[in-house]
Amino acid sequence: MSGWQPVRRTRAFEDVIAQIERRIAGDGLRVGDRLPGERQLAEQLRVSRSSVREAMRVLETLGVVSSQVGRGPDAGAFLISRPAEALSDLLRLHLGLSNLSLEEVVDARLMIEKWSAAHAAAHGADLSALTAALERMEATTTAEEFVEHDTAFHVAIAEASGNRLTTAMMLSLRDSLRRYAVEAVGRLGGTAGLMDDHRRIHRAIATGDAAGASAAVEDHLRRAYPGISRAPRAEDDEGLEGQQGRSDRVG
Amino acid sequence: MSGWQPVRRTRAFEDVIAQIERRIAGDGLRVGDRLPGERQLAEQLRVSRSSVREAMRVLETLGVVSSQVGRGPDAGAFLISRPAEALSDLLRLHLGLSNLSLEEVVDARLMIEKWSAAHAAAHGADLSALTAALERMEATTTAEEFVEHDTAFHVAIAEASGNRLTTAMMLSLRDSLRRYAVEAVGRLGGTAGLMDDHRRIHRAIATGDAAGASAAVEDHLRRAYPGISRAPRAEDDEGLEGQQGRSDRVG
DNA sequence: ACCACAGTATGGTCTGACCACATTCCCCCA
DNA sequence: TGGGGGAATGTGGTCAGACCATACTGTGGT
Repeated sequence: MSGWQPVRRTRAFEDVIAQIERRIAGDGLRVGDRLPGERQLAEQLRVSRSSVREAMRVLETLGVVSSQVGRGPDAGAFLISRPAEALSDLLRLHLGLSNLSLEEVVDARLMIEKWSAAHAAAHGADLSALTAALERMEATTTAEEFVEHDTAFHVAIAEASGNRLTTAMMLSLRDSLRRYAVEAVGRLGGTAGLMDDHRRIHRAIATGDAAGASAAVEDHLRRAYPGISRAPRAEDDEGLEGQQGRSDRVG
Repeated sequence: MSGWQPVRRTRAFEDVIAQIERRIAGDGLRVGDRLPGERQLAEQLRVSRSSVREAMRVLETLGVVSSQVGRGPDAGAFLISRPAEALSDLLRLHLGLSNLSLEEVVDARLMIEKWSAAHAAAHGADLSALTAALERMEATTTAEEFVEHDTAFHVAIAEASGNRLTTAMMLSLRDSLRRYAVEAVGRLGGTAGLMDDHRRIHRAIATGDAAGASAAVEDHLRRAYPGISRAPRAEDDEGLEGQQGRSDRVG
């Protein structure tokens, strides 16, 4: 793994990607539009179908293309926009490689969820989805069920922030941590405390209290994932910041 | 037997990815380790080399594998960890598709850079890279050159925050906005104001003033990208109440 | 020692074939 | 006339095999 030279000549499939990208920018292709078939694309770009297919795999991985087999208006490759799925795959693999620690992921999620809650509170967006998720959450009995609606609650907050990019990031981060979420409910011995947290978050957002919403989300996540991260907090912290080391990481 | 479900039977290359992923998790493969050759992998997994190659393209796109041609210790496919490149590709394409607005990207970047600066200030990390970038920036003459060292400055902040995930996000966001950065320098008619911003950021981080660093970054980015986003109106949108308040206003 | 060249393993590319699937077409029968 | 059902078609998915470009490795000659 010593120094790789920057002399990499472009591979055929990279050329295909660049051409398609150019077409998106130039011809104004939009989500839902259809791309030429693999064989046709290969002929147009003077490459083999294999190279076209490799390019399609890349674009599919990046969440901008989806392919359907068969025939008819629904078959073929279409432009889509699914950044969240792509991000999830990315995070999952890098977590598996242990190149990103759980702490880093949880920290990033804390950052995004606090930001989302603050913005949601400030925008005064529609909170019906938020309220609905809260009510459903109260009616659950199993941890899995609770986590499901808990996710819906947090997703609703992210969407209320009005930023699709941070929403996608949040979705994928949460997805990466799902297996730890159920575990957290078990560790806490119940959902009572978490429900209180959620009501507090909801109240803060509903009243437009950005700082309160942000703080409530932080408290909530720190309850669910104890032992994470030292925040740059200032005086609003009692100083019991003595992060007693990483807690267990059940698998 | 009839367990095969609904619409999508797994494709061969997806199987290959899953196998490799399992190998990473199970056999404890690490960054720098080498994967079997494409032909060997194809034989092991009973699929064609094409399918293996499509899987490699996906893993390459996600920034976890890198392939080198030729022969010897440096040839073949290796596990790497380059989440930032993958994120950049992802953002670039989605921006091109107009499914993410410039405002959303700038907002996300604002969130991350403020967070990074606050954490860098709180951690008291090594600031030599930061200082060096600042000095080099002062010596530049062209906009392009300035932007280059400006990037180094902000990257140094992100790395000082100690979180590789947020650093990768910041890198890719910045990468997506590079073309707007040079333009911004021209619009401002010079780099004097930006330099002041940088010095203020540097000072805040060096003195451990998390709130000040966060505020300084916000002022800086709002100067560079005017007309973006309404912030949540709260004196505390990062959960950090100013240790010494937001001292100086922009000067 | 050194250099030149053949050997070889690697990814990159291409060709052409066949399969699975889903729609569309069209003929035959009721 | 209407409907049913099989054939035709077009799509991605997969495969096998070949060849190329590259870059190390080994060998032999100087």
